[in-house]
Amino acid sequence: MAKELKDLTKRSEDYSKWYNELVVKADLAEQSAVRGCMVIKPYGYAIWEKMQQTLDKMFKETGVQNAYFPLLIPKSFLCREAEHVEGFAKECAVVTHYRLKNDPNGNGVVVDPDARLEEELIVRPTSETIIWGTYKNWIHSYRDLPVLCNQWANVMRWEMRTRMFLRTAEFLWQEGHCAHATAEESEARTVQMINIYADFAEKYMAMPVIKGVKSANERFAGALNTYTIEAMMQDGKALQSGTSHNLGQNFAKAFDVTFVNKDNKPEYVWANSWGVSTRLMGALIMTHSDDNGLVLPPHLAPIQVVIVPIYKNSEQLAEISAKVNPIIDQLRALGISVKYDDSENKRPGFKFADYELKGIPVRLAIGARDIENGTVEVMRRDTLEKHVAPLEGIADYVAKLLEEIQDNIFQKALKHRESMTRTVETYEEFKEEIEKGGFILAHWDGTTETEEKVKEETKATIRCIPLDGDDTPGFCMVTGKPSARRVIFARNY
RNA sequence: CGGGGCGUAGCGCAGUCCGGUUAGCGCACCUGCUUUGGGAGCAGGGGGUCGCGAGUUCGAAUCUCGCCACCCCGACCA
Repeated sequence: MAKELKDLTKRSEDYSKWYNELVVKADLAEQSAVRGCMVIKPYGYAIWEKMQQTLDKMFKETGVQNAYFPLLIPKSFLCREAEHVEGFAKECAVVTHYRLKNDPNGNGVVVDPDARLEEELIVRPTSETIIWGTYKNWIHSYRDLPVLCNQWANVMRWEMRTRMFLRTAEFLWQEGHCAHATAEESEARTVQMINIYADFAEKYMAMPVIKGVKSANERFAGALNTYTIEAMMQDGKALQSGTSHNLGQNFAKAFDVTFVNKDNKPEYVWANSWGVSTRLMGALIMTHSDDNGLVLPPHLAPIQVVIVPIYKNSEQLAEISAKVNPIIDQLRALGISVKYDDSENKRPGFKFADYELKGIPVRLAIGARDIENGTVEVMRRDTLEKHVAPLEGIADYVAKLLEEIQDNIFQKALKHRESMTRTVETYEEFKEEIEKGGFILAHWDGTTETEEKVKEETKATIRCIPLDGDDTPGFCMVTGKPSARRVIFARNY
């Protein structure tokens, strides 16, 4: 394949174009013929599966179980919780008919006007309503609590403008929905889940995140409180990467979900919900990738090591393969996923470039020269550094190198975030700094009006009120009123 | 829904202003030979209702009208 076709737009030139090209060229996904929807290709899906498996295990360790609820939600369900409708009812796909018929004019099929549904069904934008409608039947006594369910599903939000992985009309996610007997227990669960998301982001995705609370303005529709993890992309924009909502008793009241406590008194249950989506794929891509393509953290790479033989004829290939096969076994014994690419229809140079584009963390190249010297060429994707290592003990060496890469890309992303995070005192200073991108730490008086004003004038929003870090009080940069602590402002995806 | 673009081979484009042989280029694809330690070279080959519909004309990718689609910038959002 010609170089110019594979070459990506430089990140610094047009970040948006670079991102789109990367998603397509790294074989992760492509635009579908269906408006606003995306086809996730096998390689992209393999990464998503790794994420799923890891998260699923983390959830189950806390007692959560998987379940599945319907795709279609009766319209009346969505209206039960007032704020929830306000937040979600607008951009939904609606099922109005249940039958097609042959077009009398011979133009294929048309919707049968006689098959109109009495009550329209909504393609779920999120499942709180259908789930709480169901939980009503599951919960009667304090002995039935807690209910800890998660579902892996697709949801649909009819977004005006879409971007692959970051905002698509249909997306894949997990949504956990828990019911508890007390406010304290529910709050603890809400916090526990945001901590799991933060751990996952940092330890597996190698993506540093800031844990915090959303302002009233940015809060989930129908929640008392929303916890979030916020990451910074390479262009300095923020990406909300996971949320956990304390729903209080709002949904229990809307769907009349009560239980009888030990004193035989009825009480509404306490709810929370939490989710992450295929948006994490976008976050992964934008956090680590470079001008040569994707950079995958070893902990999530479907293929961690690729081995490329360099040979002139089949005898040489046989000789190389004989050396390589035991190494593959050793690597697999260490739990490392390996691909040996001895395909003959592509040349080594092509393979090198292609696996770099796909973000494979480590590449081993082995040719006649190495066979003679008992060596192998090792290339690490994060730094693109190449060096020659002895074949002896290569499996342990690679295992160590993978951990080093995992750590290195995390540190690199952390340094980037820190270098793009500034503290400002005045609104004038803020307006100037926000133009340069990144996170701005500033004092805020806690009112929606101030937040709206800042958003309108600068396009920046409060990403979160951080849980950790500097919590010294001060005075709002806009109004001068007292501020409990600095919050993070940024422009976001 | 507002503002701006674009539609010609699988992908990226030229040609359109100023109508005129058989619609062209790069990449990809197919065949053959030589290559193979960083995206191979040469030779040959296949592939098109020029977004759709109507009109003007001897003649339309090109001009006119209508429709459709997609992209970018806003509003909406994970």
